[in-house]
Amino acid sequence: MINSKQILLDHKVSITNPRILVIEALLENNNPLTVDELQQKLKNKVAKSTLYRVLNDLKKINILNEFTNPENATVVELLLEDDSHHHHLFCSDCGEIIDIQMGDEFEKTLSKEIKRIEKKFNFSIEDHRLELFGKCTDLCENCS
Amino acid sequence: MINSKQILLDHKVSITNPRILVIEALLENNNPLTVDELQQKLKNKVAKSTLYRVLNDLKKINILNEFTNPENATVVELLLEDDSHHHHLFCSDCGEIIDIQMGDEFEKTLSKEIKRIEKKFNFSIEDHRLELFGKCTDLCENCS
DNA sequence: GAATAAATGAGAATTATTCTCATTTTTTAT
DNA sequence: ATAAAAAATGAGAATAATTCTCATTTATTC
Repeated sequence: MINSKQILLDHKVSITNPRILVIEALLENNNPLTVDELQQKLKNKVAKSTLYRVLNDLKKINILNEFTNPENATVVELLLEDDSHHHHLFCSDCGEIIDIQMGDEFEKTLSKEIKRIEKKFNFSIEDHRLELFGKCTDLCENCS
Repeated sequence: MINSKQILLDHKVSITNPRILVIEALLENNNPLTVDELQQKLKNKVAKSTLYRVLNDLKKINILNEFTNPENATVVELLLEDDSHHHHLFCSDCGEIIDIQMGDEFEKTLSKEIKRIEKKFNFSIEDHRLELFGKCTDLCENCS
């Protein structure tokens, strides 16, 4: 089990309660959370201003991935060393966001395309993101 | 040349000056614009509240694509019938956003992967988005 | 062209995020 | 372990992006 204090130690940032609480709230979820959901989970335990500050701290040490859901709300997830490259699947019914891995063939074909795009636009491409949008057809409490 | 009035007529929404101005500002650019950039282009000609309202109107009739850039600022672009499926390339130096087409092989491989993901997560996937991040190595005024 | 319906402009309200600063907690050096 | 120094926190003010309100203007309908 991953230790939140160790994560902070490893990145040479001081170990404080709000940081531990935020990291633990994020570790509890396998999938990304909106800032709002994260706030709920931490209700009363971490001040709003501190939450945003801690999220910025985690971004600075490169262990936080931040993006937006289709409603443009900010979403965050921890990126730990052992996490491998992944993408996201969004349900427009219940708002759930799921981490997905694409197969090797896909990533290989994408790499080839990226090389073509780099030449065509005279760009140096450093990263990419794939987002899939749909509806989960499971019986989840939000999806009737 | 595409006519902004015709676009509004085709979608059965009333033809007003602000709508025409917004559509024309968007048509002038081949690439997406942040709301801020769009506001600049329309300076004084359309009220801020109206600009947002018009953007929402265009979203309702499905001719506006809205997403965020890596700084989480809202970006918009017109999606006309003859536009084909495309993705986006972001420059982290100058902030430019470029529309890109991926090759058939890529889209085919992606379709296969999507089918696999749909089964695995019991999802029905309706859309996808690919974003590439990098730096343009051209001599542009913003990129030193 | 008059009556009706819809859209606009200006600014107030709301929401998400950042900032300020006095206080508390953590770290460092002893 | 303790005192001094440095860093982080909480509460709420400030800011920025977006939506809302409502009186006025513009477009559509008949």
